Amino acid sequence: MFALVDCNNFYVSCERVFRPDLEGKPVIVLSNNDGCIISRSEEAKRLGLKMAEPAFYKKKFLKDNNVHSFSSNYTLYGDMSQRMMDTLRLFSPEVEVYSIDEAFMNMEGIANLEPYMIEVRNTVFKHTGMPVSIGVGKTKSLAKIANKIAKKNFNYNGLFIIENKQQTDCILKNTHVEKLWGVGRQYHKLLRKNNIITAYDYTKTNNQWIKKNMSVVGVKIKQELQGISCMPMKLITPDKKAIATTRAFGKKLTDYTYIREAVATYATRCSEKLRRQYSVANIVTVFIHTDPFNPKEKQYNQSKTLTLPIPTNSNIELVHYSIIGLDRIYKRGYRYKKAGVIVDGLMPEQGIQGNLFYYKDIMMQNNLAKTTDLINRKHGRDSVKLAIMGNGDEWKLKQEKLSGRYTTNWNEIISINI
DNA sequence: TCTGGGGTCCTAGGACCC
DNA sequence: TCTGGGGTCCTAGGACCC
Repeated sequence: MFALVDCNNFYVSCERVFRPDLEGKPVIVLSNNDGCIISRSEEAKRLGLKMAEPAFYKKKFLKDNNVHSFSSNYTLYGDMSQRMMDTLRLFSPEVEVYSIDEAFMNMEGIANLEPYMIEVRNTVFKHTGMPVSIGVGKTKSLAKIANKIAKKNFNYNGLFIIENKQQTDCILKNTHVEKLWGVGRQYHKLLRKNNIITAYDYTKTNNQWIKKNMSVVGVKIKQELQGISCMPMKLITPDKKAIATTRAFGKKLTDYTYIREAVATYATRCSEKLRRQYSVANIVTVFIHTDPFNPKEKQYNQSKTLTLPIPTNSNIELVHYSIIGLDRIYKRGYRYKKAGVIVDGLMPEQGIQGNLFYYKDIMMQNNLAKTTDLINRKHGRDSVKLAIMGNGDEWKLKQEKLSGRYTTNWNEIISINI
């Protein structure tokens, strides 16, 4: 049996741990730049606030209904996530961290699942203050469905176990295909057109048809729904194959200098992420674009991909080539809204193939980057950085409602007045 | 004024090999 | 009149996930 443990309204729940006064009140968390609503408390959902809705559409509504909003605080959420996952590992030797707020657990060998899972739920709450829902089933896909049932029906107390075949069929008949894990908008459209409405209908659909229209992924989904497990636990997190740092600016930019600052900063972040997993990149892509939501404005959207002479994770190299890319695509006269740097062709840093005609001293650059990493870890991000990154005053994210990094920064640790 | 960010997997088709 | 067979590797694009 597989269990899927999923934190309810994860970002909002993280914020509430440190703001217990907000319990029972409508709370939302906003995307970067305080743009869209990306997490909602139950109370906020009941008010009719939608996922991914732009917050500025609802400014007055939020105020009138006393909705408390936060900027997203990924430092806090990442740390809370880790605490949750550490707790889950006390209950099963096989835990797969599926996303920041979700994990699969292999429950093989547990005789009495119900009391055991209740204990999991209670312990996570005791250790972290986070409420979770748990779904259990014979396969990951069934555990996913069970989890949704647990979450939707409050009288189940956050736990639902799909026990047998008969119960499975009944649930599949009451589950619409678009709710299935692996069925998105396009597949939903296709299935509806072919009169496949419920998950049960889907399990009765011909394998050849599924394979032809939805690839082997679709066939696997069908088998999983029938209780045949074909998505094994992924116990080690594989190295990333691509890494991106892309952001909308706090305000629109026209000036090349500021865009260059942002691109240099994003390239630096990519190099930091590369070094964290001991990888080097072979290819770097830079893109910039104007505001696609404003049709009245002149639009421009361009990217440039460069192959590096030698795979690297040096900030100096990546910034250098990112800016070469930027220079090829930047055009004056547009109001830019967003830029990004993507590194690709990743490989382990031990395995770099040298280049006879490339003269720069790679070792020296690597040592330099590792040293600045140490300094920055100790004294804070960007204590030592390249001057070309600027200070970000013109383009930094809008984060007007940012909470503290309560669990990762001594200066922001919570204080209690008695 | 204001609309997120970061990934994975699969397939078809082209280029190439012997 | 007639022109093989069997592969691999890479990439772009489309689907999906949170």
